[in-house]
Formats: sequence, structure tokens, C-alpha cells
Amino acid sequence: MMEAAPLISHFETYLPFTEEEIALINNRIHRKRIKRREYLMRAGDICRHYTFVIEGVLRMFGIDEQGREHNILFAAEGDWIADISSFHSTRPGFSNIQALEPSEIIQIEQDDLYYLFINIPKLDRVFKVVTEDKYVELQDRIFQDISSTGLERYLYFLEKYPKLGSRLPNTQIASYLGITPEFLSMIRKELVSGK
Amino acid sequence: MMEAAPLISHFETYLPFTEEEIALINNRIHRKRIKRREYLMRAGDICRHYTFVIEGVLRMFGIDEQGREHNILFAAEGDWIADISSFHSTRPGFSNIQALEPSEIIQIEQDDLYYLFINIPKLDRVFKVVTEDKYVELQDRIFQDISSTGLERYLYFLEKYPKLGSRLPNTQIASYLGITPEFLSMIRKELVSGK
DNA sequence: CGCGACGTTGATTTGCCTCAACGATTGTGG
DNA sequence: CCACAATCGTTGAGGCAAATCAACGTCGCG
Repeated sequence: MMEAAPLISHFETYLPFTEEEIALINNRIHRKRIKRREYLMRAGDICRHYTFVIEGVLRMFGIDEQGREHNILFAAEGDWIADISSFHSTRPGFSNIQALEPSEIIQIEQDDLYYLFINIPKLDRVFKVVTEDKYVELQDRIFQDISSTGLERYLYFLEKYPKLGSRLPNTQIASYLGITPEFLSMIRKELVSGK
Repeated sequence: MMEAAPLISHFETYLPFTEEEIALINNRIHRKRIKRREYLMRAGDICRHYTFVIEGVLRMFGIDEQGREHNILFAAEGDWIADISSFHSTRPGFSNIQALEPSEIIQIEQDDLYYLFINIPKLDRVFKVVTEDKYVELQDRIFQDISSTGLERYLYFLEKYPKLGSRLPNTQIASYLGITPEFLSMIRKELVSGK
């Protein structure tokens, strides 16, 4: 069993865990490395894992009727990523999950996660809080999407995720913002000259 | 104490509760009626309650720099509404929460909700699942917002919330979709004629 | 009754997309 | 280790989706 320390530290930012609880968790997780561009899930698959990112960046994206990809979220160090709906229903999902950098992750399968929820009720609390935090982030983003221009959304993104702003290709950022790479390029040009 | 049955039924769609647990819950909630246009919270307030809707519709909206309102979500029968970030941090929030119809609600204050989480750990599970479901809805909406036209988002809204489509004024729906009432009017005109 | 909320229409403007083309960079197989 | 392909960022011309602004009729409510 590889080191699960990053996941335990993550949990312990919310609540303390005993040695026995940590041992239980250790027995139910899988740590692995994945390559750039590798897929953890494709649209139509059933999402079999909750994935925690130790190192690297992943994206979740959907594909519209015209075949275009649209980034729904990025997950970097300390983030969780999963097609929650597919994971809990054990039915095919609409999301794709792919690594944008060579990454190191910890995965938990459905059975194992449910086993942990039953045996460590505290984990319900932890996942409740984690999900609430992510929910608030999505609400903020929706407010941006319905109230702001592409420029404003780009500035908000840079402010909120400064590291991702420099780590990710602009095509990926444009896809996340809901604009074309060409238009993002225009925005960036005006930011440099006009400021 | 007024009837809390709708809330208990809501909880029991997720897990069973004992008589003692139900009594605990009953002692910690407040049921009330509110008028159309009444505010439960304004931007700058601290969100003091988690609110469950028994009857009616509420909206949460933000106000941009130009003073325009943008609907972040609607909450109808069986939904929860709260400025989660403000509620948990006990700090001023950016949201406004207002009734769009005369409504009947159940409210839980922060102390009481935390008391219930400690004494009925099951509730962590319930709120975890409720929040996950809402999180998935927001993800779907973000995908729509960054990938679709106003027409497509309107059709998706009608399909997903058919009741709200007829109950709410179009100005409120337009605000939710991120388009102007004038443009929604044009869309609706074309739907009637062009179909 | 009168006012404010609501829905609608039309003229004009603007934010952003589409399509096409082109260097620069990356990475990968021979 | 080089050569070629694929990815990436950028620029520009033209077009469309949606906003803005103004005006007007209807309705419900106090």
C-alpha cells in the first residue's frame, strides 16, 4: 500500500481521525499515477471512483450536440473529482474526466466509500462540508456566467485560481469560461496593451 | 409548535427517523408564513437560517456593479434555500432571498442546526446527499450556460422545471437564464409561430 | 382610479463566434 | 537526434446572437 498521507491530511483539516480509522481508510483506497491526456472516464461510462488529486490537474468536460468540448471544472492538488450522479446511481454518465498534466491521485471505489461512510460516520460530515464548499463555488460561477462579459469572467478566474491561470493552456481556460480561444486571445491582447 | 410533518417527510425520503429524533427536530425549528415580495435576507446581512419551502416559491439573487439583479436559483416546495457561505461563516453574504409567491416555510437557526447535527449524526448524511444533488444540478446548469444559446437554455429550463415555467413571471425566468426579458419575449414569439 | 409590474415590439449597437490562415512550440516516432 | 505532425496562440474579415434603449398596451392591486 502506497502512502495515503495526503488524503488523511485532507480529512484532518476538517476533523481528527483515530489510528484505527486511518487504517480502515488505508485499506480501501488506491493510489496511482496517470499520464497527461489519460482518461479516468468517458461519457457513457459508469463513474466507478471518487478521485482525490495529490499532484497535477484534471478536468471534467461535457460534449455538446455539435461535438464541442466544454470544461465543467478543473481539479488540482487537494480537490476531488467524480461524476457524482453516475457514481451514486451506477448508471452511465455524461462527463469525461481527463488529466491535463501527469498526475498522482487516490481513488476510492463505490463499495469502499459506502463501507467507510457506514463505519466512520464522521466521513459523512467531512464530505458534506466539502460538497457544500464546492456548491458555493459553483453558485459564484453561475452568477458570473449570467451577469458578466468574457473579460470579467476571465479576470475573476485569474483572481480565484492564479496558479491555474499560468499552468493551463488558454484553450482549456477558454473552454471553462464559455468563450472561444480566439476571443480569449483578443481579451488578453487588450489586457496587455490597454493596461 | 406548528406542524413540521412536511420537513420530517422530506428527511424520511432519505433515512428513517425515530420518535425521539423527530421530537428533537420539532423543538428546533420555526414554521412561518411569508408574503409575496418579502425578503428573508438582503445582501450584506448574515444568513441566520436554513430555510425549507413547504409551499410557494422563493428566489436567491445577486446584484452586479450596475445594480442589476440576477437570479441564482429558485426554491419551491421541498427545496432548501440559504446563503450557505454566510450561514456557516456567520459573515455578511452577497445574496438576497425573496419570496415570489406567498409562501410557507420552516426555518432552522445555526445553533439549532449544529445541535441537531451533533445529536442526530444521520442528518449529516441527509444534508450530504441533498447538497450533492443540488451540486449536480448546478453542474448541469453551468454546462448549459457555457455551451448553449438563450433558446436552448429556455427549453432546458421548461423541461426541467415545467411547473416553474408557468408559475413565474418571464422577467424572473429571463434573469435566471442570463438573458433580458426583451430577448426572452422574442424567443417565445418564435417558439409559438415557428413551431 | 391610478400606479407599478409585466409583456411585447422595433431600431440600433455590441460582444462574441465563425472561418481561415499563419508562426511558434511541443512531442513523438523513425 | 532529427523531422514531421499535432497542439497552441494569434490575427483579421465578416456574421450572428443578444443587449440596449425607447415606447406602448395590459393587467392587477392598493
